Amino acid sequence: MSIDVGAHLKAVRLMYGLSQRELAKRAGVTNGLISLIEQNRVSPSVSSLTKVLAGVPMTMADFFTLDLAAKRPVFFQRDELPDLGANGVQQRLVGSPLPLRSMSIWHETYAPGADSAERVVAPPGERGGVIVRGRIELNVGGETRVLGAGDAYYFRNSLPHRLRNVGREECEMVSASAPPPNP
Amino acid sequence: MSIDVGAHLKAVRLMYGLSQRELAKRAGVTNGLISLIEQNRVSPSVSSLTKVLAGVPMTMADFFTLDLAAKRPVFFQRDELPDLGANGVQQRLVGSPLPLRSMSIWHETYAPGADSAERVVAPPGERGGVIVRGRIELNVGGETRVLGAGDAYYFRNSLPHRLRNVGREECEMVSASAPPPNP
DNA sequence: CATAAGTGTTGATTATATTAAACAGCAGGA
DNA sequence: TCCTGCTGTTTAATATAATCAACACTTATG
Repeated sequence: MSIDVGAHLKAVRLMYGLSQRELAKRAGVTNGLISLIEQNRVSPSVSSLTKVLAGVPMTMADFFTLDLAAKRPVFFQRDELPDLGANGVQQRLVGSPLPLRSMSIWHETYAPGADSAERVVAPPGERGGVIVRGRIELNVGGETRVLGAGDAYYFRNSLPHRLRNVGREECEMVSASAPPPNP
Repeated sequence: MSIDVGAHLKAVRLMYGLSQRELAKRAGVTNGLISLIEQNRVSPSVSSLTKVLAGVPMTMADFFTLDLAAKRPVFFQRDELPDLGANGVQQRLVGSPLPLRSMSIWHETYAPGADSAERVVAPPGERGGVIVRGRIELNVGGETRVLGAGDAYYFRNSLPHRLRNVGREECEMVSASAPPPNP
């Protein structure tokens, strides 16, 4: 039995917080093609899928090795969590990156000086979290606060927001994001 | 810089001693298509290439990881082994760093307090090893044991697992992991 | 309410993969 | 020599992938 190329591509794309048009632009294909592939209405050529994956980026080998159909485990240990962060932000996704999850939970670690400004995963929805260790500066919709261990936040993802570790120590937090109540 | 699909297909086909027509018949495609693919005059669709490979048989994942199977050395000196470890774990891979290999063998050294860092996407398969020196705490699927020199372990890679050196001395082990046996 | 920018989807057109069938070549045998 | 059966290749017809441009929808802004 062959893998579900469409579901895989969608999962991979959402893992990286990309829209169809963003990915299409990076990959040098049209957004319509990505839509059709994700719906399994076409079977892309190897060259096309290679181009598309290069926009993520991901190799064909990794793409076909990913096993999304595997039974989802219940318990997750720290080092099994995939790190999707960048720029000094370690951003570990709790659980497998299936698109059908009702929410995403993250275990994040911000190095001193780390800044989320560039790479915020911002699909429409809401987002909240609790600071576990260290301090972090959070700006939401123009309002800025510095939060410490035990503090928390919750806001709509559509608001412009930015997380910065302005201290000298790492900041660790657990956050979650969910799509709007009625999909 | 994608892999050479045509050359790969031809190599795989000849490895199994199949003619283009034999493979085509098994795969349910025409011999002409295989000829064109092998000459890189077309870029097959994912569905077509999947069908073709099913005639070998071979999975897409294996096909696209076949890349570095070129000239593989036989002997390795200690300092040649690439260290892929982190967090106090020295994890030296025996042999070339990528498939197509039937298994991976590791020479690992856990510093006191070291904690294993599993790969993000753990391929399905099995894993085992033998402790050579020191002691290590192994947790597999919620069950924890402390293993010493001469002890060993073996488990399915899909189970959550974690290795920690909870002692005061280094722990050295040799381990191996392999994909599930082909049907 | 109107506008703009964002999302994913879709129909018609164009480009390309795939088929079906014929081709040229090579080997061994009557 | 002409078979018979195999190899891989090629051409024209057809099926399908990929594009382009528009659509409907949501969210934010004036």
